[in-house]
Amino acid sequence: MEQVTDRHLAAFHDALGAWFEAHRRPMPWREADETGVRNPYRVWVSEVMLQQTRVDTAVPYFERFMEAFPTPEALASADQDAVLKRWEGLGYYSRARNLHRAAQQIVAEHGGAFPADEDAVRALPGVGPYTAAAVLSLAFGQPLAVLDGNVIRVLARVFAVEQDSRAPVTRKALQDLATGLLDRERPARFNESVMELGATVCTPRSPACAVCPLATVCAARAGGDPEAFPVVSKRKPVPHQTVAVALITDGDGRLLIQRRPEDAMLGGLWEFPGGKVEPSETAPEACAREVAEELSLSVDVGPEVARVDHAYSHFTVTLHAFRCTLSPEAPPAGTSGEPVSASGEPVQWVRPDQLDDFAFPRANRKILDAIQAASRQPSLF
DNA sequence: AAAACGTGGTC
DNA sequence: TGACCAAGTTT
Repeated sequence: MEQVTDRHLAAFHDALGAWFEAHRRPMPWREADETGVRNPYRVWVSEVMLQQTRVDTAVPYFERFMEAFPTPEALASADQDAVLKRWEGLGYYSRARNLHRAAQQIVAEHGGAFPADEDAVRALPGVGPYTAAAVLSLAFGQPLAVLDGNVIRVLARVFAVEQDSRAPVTRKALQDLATGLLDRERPARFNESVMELGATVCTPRSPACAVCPLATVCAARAGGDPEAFPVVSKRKPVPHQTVAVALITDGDGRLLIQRRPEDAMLGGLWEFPGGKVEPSETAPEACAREVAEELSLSVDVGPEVARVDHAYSHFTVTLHAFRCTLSPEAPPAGTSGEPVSASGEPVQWVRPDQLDDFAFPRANRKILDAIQAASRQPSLF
């Protein structure tokens, strides 16, 4: 790895800074007030949304979120269901749950004002080293260098970092590099300019080196193969799972949904009952078994009305969705015939027109879309 | 340290 | 199309 030189400092502060001022993309959270100050709450919400998420994806979510929860107080006093509904489709839902809890912490411990102290910011749930540095530099002008995927890529290329960029020891070296390069007079411009360069010029594939303000100091470009950096270790192959889903209707055409535990994947979202198909059973068998185990409910499993493939971050699934009706026979011994969640989570019968009021995982939305597309009858149930 | 944690865009 | 990856954090 090369060392930081005055040429590097000049390139990152002057050439890159000038480039950024000419190419800075407007974003809603970048707007400042009359005194040129950004709202820390808005910056914070945007940074959490931007974790592992592209700007274009985050923008509409940000607008809708700020409309519903314009202040920490508004977010703190909202129901978690309302917060998750605004987050529906954005993924990594612990971000929304943590944001909600953090807002309550800001109200309880900081009088509703986003703290400007690094330790206090880091104490907020869902705020790690990146987000703390981002909010404190962008909204408060504090001299902290951010290290995100963009910065890693830019620095790994400029300094030809051969080590695995995902290894903690490499991350620390890159963080030190970023801190050493930081323009302490203009930390906000520095951080945003490196990230903006990484997002629009120094891209993972086909970087636009011809227009890059750092090209003159870039070791990877000098080496002829900038795409060789950053060096990343291979990830594990993802397993596949088969899941049976029960679309249970009652006599009034309502559907049964249940809320997922907060500490689980997709925690706090609503879904149709179901579960994993074991190797020893068929999908319809698994459907009936899961409903009996989870809800103490006896159902007749009807036709498969949708089949959905979905990719999560660490596994893939095929969902088999079956139309189910309550069994006319007597309910299982010791049960009332009303659904009761074995895990203690809320369960609810809902009319089809009420489904949009609940936050569902994408895979469950795909099931609904498949049914409606196939039947052309939204009132199928 | 390594795995868990969503979704959509891209080639 | 499957694999990679995106303004990361938590356990």
